[in-house]
Amino acid sequence: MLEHDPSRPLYQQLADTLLSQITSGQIAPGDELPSARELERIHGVSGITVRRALSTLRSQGYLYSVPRRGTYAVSAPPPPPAGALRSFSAYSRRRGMQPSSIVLQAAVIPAELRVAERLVVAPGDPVVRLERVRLADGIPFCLQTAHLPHALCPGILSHDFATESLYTVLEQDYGFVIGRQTLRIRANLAGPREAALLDLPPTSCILHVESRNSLASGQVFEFVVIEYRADCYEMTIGE
Amino acid sequence: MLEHDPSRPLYQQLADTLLSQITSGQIAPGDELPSARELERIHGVSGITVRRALSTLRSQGYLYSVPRRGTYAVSAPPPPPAGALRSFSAYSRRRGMQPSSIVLQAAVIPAELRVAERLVVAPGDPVVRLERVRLADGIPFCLQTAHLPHALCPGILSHDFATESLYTVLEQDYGFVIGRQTLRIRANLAGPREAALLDLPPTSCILHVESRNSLASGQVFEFVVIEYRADCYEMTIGE
DNA sequence: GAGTGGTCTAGACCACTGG
DNA sequence: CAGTGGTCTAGACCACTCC
Repeated sequence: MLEHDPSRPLYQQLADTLLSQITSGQIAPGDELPSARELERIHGVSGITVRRALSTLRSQGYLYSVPRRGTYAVSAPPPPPAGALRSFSAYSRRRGMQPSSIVLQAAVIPAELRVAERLVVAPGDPVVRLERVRLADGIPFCLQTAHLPHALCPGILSHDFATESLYTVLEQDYGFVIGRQTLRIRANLAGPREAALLDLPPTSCILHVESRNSLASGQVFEFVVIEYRADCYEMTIGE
Repeated sequence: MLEHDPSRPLYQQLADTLLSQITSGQIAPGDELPSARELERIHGVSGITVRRALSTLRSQGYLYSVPRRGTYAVSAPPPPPAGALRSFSAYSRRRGMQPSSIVLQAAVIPAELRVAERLVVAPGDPVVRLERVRLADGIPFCLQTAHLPHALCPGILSHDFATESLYTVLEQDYGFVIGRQTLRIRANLAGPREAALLDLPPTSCILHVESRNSLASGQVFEFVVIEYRADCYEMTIGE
């Protein structure tokens, strides 16, 4: 029976409960879950709440449902979301290079329209803007601009992101559990600012990536734009 | 007022209606939508149906909601999701463009080393190589080179891929069930051959995508290289 | 105080599966 | 025929914004 903790929606609490039963092995891979009506009874919530929790876990790949048959835990839970974008630090270390950063801006500013839309906050809401040139073995590699709702990570700018990893801080200090990301990818010619910051000759190519990143709960926590030097980066997705 | 067409759920019909209002400009970018309760009244459906439709469009990036304020159309709607895995034909039709193709090569050839590795066949094994310029409304859009193990699709070259969709043939005639894909993405400057085929000026950018595609069973069935004109393509991953 | 999005309840019908 | 997932309704409360 779930307590009604007003701080978090019931359907999220139920999704968490079910997910922990799956990851702990209490519900084994391939197992059939209790029916929706049983879950209502077991947890003392209404049908729509159960369905919303199941729908969340389905969209994250932990469950699948067969109409008129039942709902099952998948046999192979999905891998954690893709690598290269997650942590630049981890990416470069895996290639045997030393990561470093130059912080161009680290500030709390009012959200401009485009950012507010992507972060699902109101325009003008306080947003952390963190703009960094990322280097590998001292060579400029990409220009990365992250935006996070300040309400989700108050006081985060007390960290020094020239040396610390944003994701490490978010996971360790703020308890974030990273979920899905949605990418938009383009190829651009480098503008003068990017060319200067990335130490590129004119008419160079840039791999332009925008990513909207969500927590496991579905809450959008970051909108980040990355401009990669095309001559030293290749993105891998899937695997 | 929506008819109750039993063939499709109400919330999908409502989402379609709203989406068409957005893409047609009837609801302009940045506009506020009618409130949830108004939408109930306008379309004669219940609140949960409205919310489900809005939730769908939100997760696809067409809308965002600010609690206690309202729901708004985003200022720049996202391109339709497109991964290389999806058929080019489907991609362009969804954008309201007429797809066509110029076949540069359609042949069974011995696998060269790089292709053999990706397809998990022995070098020299017979491989279908299908190289096409894909056009949307007559404008060159990308240069696509697909490789498939000939053993998986014997006789496939009897189809005319200037007009037919490779994926439609694979699914309908060979019973393929498409599974995962692994992508590698780069930004390149166009070489002289690509520039000529894609009708590009010199020093243009190319979005270079390699995709290794598997059946639901895990069997690798295709290795495809696509060179996109950067000025008319943007890739979306994740949804 | 009227209106908003977000959450939640208690119930209902449908088309279908499986014993 | 009992049970399932999928869909849908009519209503409710909350915390908050805008006027």
